[in-house]
Amino acid sequence: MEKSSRLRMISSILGEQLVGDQPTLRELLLRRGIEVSQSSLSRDLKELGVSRERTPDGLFAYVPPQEKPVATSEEVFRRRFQTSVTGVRRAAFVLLVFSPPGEAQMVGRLLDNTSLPGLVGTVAGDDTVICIAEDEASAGALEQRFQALIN
Amino acid sequence: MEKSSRLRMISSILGEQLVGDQPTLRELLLRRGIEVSQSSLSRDLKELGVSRERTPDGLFAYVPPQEKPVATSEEVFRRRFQTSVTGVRRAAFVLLVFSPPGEAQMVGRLLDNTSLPGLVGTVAGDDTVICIAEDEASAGALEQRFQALIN
DNA sequence: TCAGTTAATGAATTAATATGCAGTTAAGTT
DNA sequence: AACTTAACTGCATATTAATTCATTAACTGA
Repeated sequence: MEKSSRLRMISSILGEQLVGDQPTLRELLLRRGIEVSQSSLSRDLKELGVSRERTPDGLFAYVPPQEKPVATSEEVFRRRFQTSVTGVRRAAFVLLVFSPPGEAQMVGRLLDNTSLPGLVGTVAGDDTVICIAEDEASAGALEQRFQALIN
Repeated sequence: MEKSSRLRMISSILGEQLVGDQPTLRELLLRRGIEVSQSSLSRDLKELGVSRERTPDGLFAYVPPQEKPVATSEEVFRRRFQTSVTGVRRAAFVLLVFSPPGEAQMVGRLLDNTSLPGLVGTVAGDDTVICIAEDEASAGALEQRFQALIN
């Protein structure tokens, strides 16, 4: 059993129903044919960045990181990014970041001001920002990060 | 020591710094002259509806409950507005809406697309949007509404 | 006054979660 | 092959959190 598919399944389950503890989650995975120890579950949830939030009745529910406010500047970046970036494409060490018309300038400024590892500089038009990365690896990492933010 | 003031203090502490477990929180309360057992802390956190969220590095942080994003179009408007508008001023039936450099075009589009009562049209520069209202009363109402969103 | 009620609490216990560590596997290297 | 290296895992255990239980104090109505 692949770890990656287990992680996907965990995300899927948590998206469907409220799960409040790891033994329960373990049981749900078992029913889907995935056997895993509690220790691995703990590590999986950490890797997925899953939080344990309160339901209105005081119970817990594991929640994948999507609408999870932690009030850091990282959070501000994420919100702005998700508000104004509609897509990303890459060609070698160059990224194209797309936004609604008129917002690219703001996105460019956002990317410039957030010190992103491997990002050399940007040029923004009306609805597209061209990002130059240090090398193809950096560009790939940035692309992945952006893509994750968009989804 | 009143329970209510302890709850207030807990909220206050969690709003100021990242706290990841109850023993730590207990210590922080002690430094402020509040002595309480772990069992009471557990109950307090439940009563406050506090969640245990992941920080970007995988650690935990207790987070008091707050407004959830409900993703209505009104909500999107408000978020964008609050993200990109820094101030408003009025001269008769004309409003000046200020934003960080480069974002005014987006703000103008935002104001145009949201059907705002009494708003006739806008012209956007780099960091300022000029809004023409139907009359002085409409302008006043819009100004008030914008001001409320900013604060 | 006094039995009954409620809320609040901490010690002890139980439950849940995280982690040190050793074993396994897979992929690459010499 | 023999050796590294890194990722992944479960077991055992440590750490952290929730709950049970007994106690206390403050109130209530008979």
